[in-house]
Amino acid sequence: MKSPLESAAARRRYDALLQLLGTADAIWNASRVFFAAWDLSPSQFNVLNLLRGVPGGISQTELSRRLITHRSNVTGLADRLERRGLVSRQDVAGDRRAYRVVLTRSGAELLKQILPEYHARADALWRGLSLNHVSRLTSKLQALARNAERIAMELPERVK
Amino acid sequence: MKSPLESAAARRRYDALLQLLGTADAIWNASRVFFAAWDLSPSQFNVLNLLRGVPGGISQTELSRRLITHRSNVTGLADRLERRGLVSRQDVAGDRRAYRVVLTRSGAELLKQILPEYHARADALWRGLSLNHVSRLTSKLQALARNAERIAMELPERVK
DNA sequence: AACATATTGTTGACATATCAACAATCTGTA
DNA sequence: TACAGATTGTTGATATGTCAACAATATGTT
Repeated sequence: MKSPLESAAARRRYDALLQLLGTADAIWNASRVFFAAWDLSPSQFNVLNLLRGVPGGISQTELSRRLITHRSNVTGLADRLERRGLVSRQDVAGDRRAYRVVLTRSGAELLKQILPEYHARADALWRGLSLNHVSRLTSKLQALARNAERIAMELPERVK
Repeated sequence: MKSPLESAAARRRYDALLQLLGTADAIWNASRVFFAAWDLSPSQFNVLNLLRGVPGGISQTELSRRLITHRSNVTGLADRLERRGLVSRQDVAGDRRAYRVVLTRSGAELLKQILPEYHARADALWRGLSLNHVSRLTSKLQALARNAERIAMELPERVK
């Protein structure tokens, strides 16, 4: 049985966990509202933003790695962006399996409209927090992410 | 045009934003792996956990408020949990529109199996961080969530 | 060359999420 | 009572995400 003090600490940590998930959710939702002005989802914006300034484009597998999502997910994402003419798929010289997803001129222009606004909002998010605050927050978040990944890796040993 | 120093600060803040979203994602994914051992999704667990110790149950609209999701989402969530016998829907005396979603005995027993393990993992997440760290993290996250909500509220004024 | 193995992108099944629209029902007020 | 307006849960369309399985293609080894 835990001492009262220990369970109070556990409760504080649990509240912090919920706050972390809730904050990320609030930010993601705010970005969804923001990008809706251009009929984009946050994920679609992320794709366009990754392709910015990469004339040769990026393969779908590499995109899935950077977006931390499954390859199969990128298929539909690229499909919808291609249908709107914001990206195109180009064949890869030495590999007939792969495409490179490339930003079209139209996609680049859309990005150019969005980015200044986007960066202004991303900056406004930090109102009231100093750069030192930001640094300390980042390093704690890194520690948490490491812990989470370690815990996830440990799990398969006990599953069922 | 921004000074180099200002843009370096902006970059630090942007990195912190990506780290925040990435950390939340890592935690969510770890929890997905964890709950998969019981064939539950994180959202399904959240429903069960909200219902724990509430004999009268909770209406779907109230559930959607606490889960911060749309009402229509709760329909399917409750459907699937009901199909597995983990929750049941009970009529509300004075209101023929509403149900109350209630944890069944079977659902309560499942929760009882999961919770100790879950809390142990949730606690392990904070390894390396003191309680003071946790507190400071929480208050920064609260400030960020407030900013995000403010920004989201401001947006409709400029959409399109 | 031949063969095992790995990789690429796609598909299908499903869960989760959004939103708009709907019928049924409740509530407050004229 | 009657009726306007709000609320409840559901449905359908769509996007995003997971996973497993697949054909096509590369790659490395014998």
